[in-house]
Amino acid sequence: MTTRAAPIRRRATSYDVARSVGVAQSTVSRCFQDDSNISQATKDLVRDAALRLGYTPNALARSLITQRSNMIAVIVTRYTLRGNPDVIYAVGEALAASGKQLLLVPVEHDAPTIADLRVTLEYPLDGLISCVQIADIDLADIQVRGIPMVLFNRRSAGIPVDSVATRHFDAAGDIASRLHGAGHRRFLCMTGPADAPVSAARRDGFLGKLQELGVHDVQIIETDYSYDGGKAGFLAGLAPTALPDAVFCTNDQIAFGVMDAARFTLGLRIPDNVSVVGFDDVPEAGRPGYNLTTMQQDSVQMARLAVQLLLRRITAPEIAVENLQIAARFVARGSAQLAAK
Amino acid sequence: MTTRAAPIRRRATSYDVARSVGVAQSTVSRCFQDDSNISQATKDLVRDAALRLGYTPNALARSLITQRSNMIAVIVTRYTLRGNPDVIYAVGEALAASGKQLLLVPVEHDAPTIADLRVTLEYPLDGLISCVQIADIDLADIQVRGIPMVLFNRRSAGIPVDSVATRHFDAAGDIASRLHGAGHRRFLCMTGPADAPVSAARRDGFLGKLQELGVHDVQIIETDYSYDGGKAGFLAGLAPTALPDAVFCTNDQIAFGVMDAARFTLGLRIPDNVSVVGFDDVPEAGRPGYNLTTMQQDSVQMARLAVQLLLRRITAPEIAVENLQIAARFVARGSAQLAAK
DNA sequence: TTATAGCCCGCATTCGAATGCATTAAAAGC
DNA sequence: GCTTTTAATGCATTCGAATGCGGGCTATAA
Repeated sequence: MTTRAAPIRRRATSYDVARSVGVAQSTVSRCFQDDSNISQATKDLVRDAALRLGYTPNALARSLITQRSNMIAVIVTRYTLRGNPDVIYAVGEALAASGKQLLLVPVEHDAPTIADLRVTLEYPLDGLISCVQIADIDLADIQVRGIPMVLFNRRSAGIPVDSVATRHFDAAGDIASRLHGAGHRRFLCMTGPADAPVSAARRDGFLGKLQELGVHDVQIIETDYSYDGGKAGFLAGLAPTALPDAVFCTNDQIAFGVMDAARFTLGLRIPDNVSVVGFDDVPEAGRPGYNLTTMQQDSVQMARLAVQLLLRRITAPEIAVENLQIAARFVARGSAQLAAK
Repeated sequence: MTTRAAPIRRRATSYDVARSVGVAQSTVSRCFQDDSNISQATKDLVRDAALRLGYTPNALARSLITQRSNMIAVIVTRYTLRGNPDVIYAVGEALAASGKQLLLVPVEHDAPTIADLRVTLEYPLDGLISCVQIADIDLADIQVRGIPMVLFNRRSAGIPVDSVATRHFDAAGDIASRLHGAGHRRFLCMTGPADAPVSAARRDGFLGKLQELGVHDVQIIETDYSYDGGKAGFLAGLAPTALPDAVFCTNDQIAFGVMDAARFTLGLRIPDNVSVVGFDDVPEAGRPGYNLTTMQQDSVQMARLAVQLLLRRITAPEIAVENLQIAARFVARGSAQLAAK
């Protein structure tokens, strides 16, 4: 006896089901809704037939009439996925719990134009979460379309949009204070691309606090926010005359690159010869190989909050805009000298 | 002068545009298709009006009539995202290049039931890529619905489905040969969960080859496919009497955990006291902190192939099923003694 | 001038499900 | 037993765009 693949059948519609049990299409429709007036008897009958015919309501047709697609677009870059894979998972989980689908929109750079999103915006989205920077003019465009939106880890100065973000500026300032307090005076700041707002906020917070403390000449090296970038940038850009006391990296990946360059290429010891501090507290940071002193941002929690904000705005479009600011937590490990010298 | 938010307007439809220029709705529709017979004059007129009214074709309505949603579901677990974030990005990129949207479906375990996918399957998907295991009966169900499908890094024994997968079995056997050839005799195999088919294939390939070579008693420790799992599993499960010569881990994350446990907790030296080999060649493997000897699977390339297979099947449903087997490449680094003793 | 072809465009229908309103049947009230 | 209320179902329309077919208009040929 050979098993033969079942033939592909045309997808059954509510009409097919209706015909097969001798009721109206509207009756079938009502059997798949929770609150409708349907006798248990016909409900059983219809659902039974539906099962037999392999009928499933067509989400697209439903969306068309209900004006609700149940789709949430999430805009990310390659680095969002690499740096915070758990964020995407957490967002997906939270959305699924509310019956929403996650439309993942990968964009090349952390500042897409509206053209990059054109195809996606042709769908009547229920909402949108952006993990990348969007220009104010495009934010306005999206808002005019009536699409509820939440910004993740960034906010807009000009346009009122809900957002959830770490207190990058304050947290980076805190790092500056601690390093300065420990006696460090020659600083190096390793940043991501200048147009990446998260990195920029962290850099500005760090430099701002140092200014306050009277330190004005801080070397800055711009990288691409990656391990390789951090490593190469550190080796190439390092002023050969004077090694810095302390290096602040705007994310952990850069810090790992710097640490490996310092230890394995230059033969330095950390934190004896140089202190390194990162930002994010990704899992690797806590492992013995790096043992990185860093700032912890609870991105999974932030992801849940973002979804929560979005769902709230979908159901209540008129409520006041909220810009949640999440404090980061300093995690002292072994990569930086922090006791006063 | 205060800037005031533009009011939310109802989304313009093709009828709105038609009315505003005095043509029929069908004409508007044709102006947004490539091959239709429309004079350049009216096309310009209509597109101009569309721009003015903020009209965009409604992808949902279009899908309903064209029977093509342009949506591809990609099913992943938390570990897919963590271990291969670039895969998802590459898939998204390849799909976007073909005008498809990526519907990300996160599932809890690497063996979801059809019920976990119910909501997603209500959409008339153009196709589906599964990075998780799906039971044959459910695969059949999906095929009956006529949804083109590709399995990523796994295949089905019973159901003919396109797939792209690493030659896990052969590659793991290769590792076994090399370790055995170098004189190792006491082996430990650290695996992921038993129901994760990728891990199982790698384990079986490893054990199978050792059997051939006359090694029958290989210790096996099952973990959850993570760094922490590898570390804890190694420390807890290790036979206290005899340290293994060589440890094969079914992925790099486990290997990192094992290495850190061995070096930092047990004070062992790698590869002098014990050899460790991983699988995947994630970026961290090549960094000096681990310098892990491993098997490289080019998952980005595989992702592109998966999309290619899927698109091909969408346009030509009748062609023969293809099970692409991608050879892995052995990457000798410093975590394993490989010269014959 | 008339026949003929070709190009544009409009009309009407279609995709599949949801829903207001009308209708029928059953239950309750007197 | 007849009216009134209530519950269950059907009818018809709607969401927004795509498309086959037919008609009108222009251009070319006879």
